[in-house]
Amino acid sequence: MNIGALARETGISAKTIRYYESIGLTPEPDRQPNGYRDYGDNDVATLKFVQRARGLGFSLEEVRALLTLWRDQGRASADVKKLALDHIQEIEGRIGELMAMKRTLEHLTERCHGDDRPDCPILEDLAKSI
Amino acid sequence: MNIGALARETGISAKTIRYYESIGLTPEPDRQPNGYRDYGDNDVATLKFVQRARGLGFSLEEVRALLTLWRDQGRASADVKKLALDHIQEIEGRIGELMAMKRTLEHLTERCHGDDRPDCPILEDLAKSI
DNA sequence: CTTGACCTTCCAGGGACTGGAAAGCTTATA
DNA sequence: TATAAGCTTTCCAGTCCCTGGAAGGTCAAG
Repeated sequence: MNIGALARETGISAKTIRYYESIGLTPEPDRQPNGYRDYGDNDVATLKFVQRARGLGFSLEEVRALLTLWRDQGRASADVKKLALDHIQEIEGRIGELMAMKRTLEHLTERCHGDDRPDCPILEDLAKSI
Repeated sequence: MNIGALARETGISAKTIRYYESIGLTPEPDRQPNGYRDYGDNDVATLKFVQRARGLGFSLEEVRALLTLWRDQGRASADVKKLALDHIQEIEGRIGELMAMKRTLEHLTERCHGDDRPDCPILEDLAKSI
């Protein structure tokens, strides 16, 4: 399987696949006699695993840790759970920040006429020296 | 006012202040005879404006646009409001993504024992080939 | 034999900083 | 007066996660 076929199979670009290999996230594949990378079903599975973990917002370093746990038959599920719970915490933090931003912006936009006059509570608020 | 004093005054690091100048976000300040940057109250106000806009999640390019509108006495408040409303939309989108991740992770972690046994629905889900 | 679609490597950029090196300036202290 | 501490200057590199592009090698079809 060439890298293009793997890319089509997984929906991850060939560029990204090579990038993951370059940082040691995914193993170096075999090479065909012409030097082309040669992938198999294992590689499809690994890449899809990475893709799903990324989709849940894990960083590449966290994905690396998850991959290691996945491959370790003797892992403790507690280790996986800890990673996931920590990640949930982080996500909650980010949601909280975004909600606060949203609330402030909503208050400001409600008070802004939004016409062709220059006075604008949004700019005033950004400029105010509290 | 040296850059260090400005940094203390605004809570923005000297590094970041120089960076903002380097990308043309903030104007080049005067220089003292010894070559040190020389800032005044205007610069404090501009930097605090930038800081607040960043705190609301605006990108540096959006901050640049907001600064331009702020300085333009003949601006239309509609232009500011549009920027803010677009930004709210973006924030809502990001919140939605994060909530979806969080929900999935919560379902998975609930089903994971989190002990020293290896079986783990989190890894199983990441690995499943759906 | 050429065309087009692959593949290879390497280098660079983006967004928003942050760290560090090497050098110059200023102020306080020994 | 020497020196050390604490500023400042510039520039280069790294972070994170790719993505784009250049320059070249390979392969199948027409």
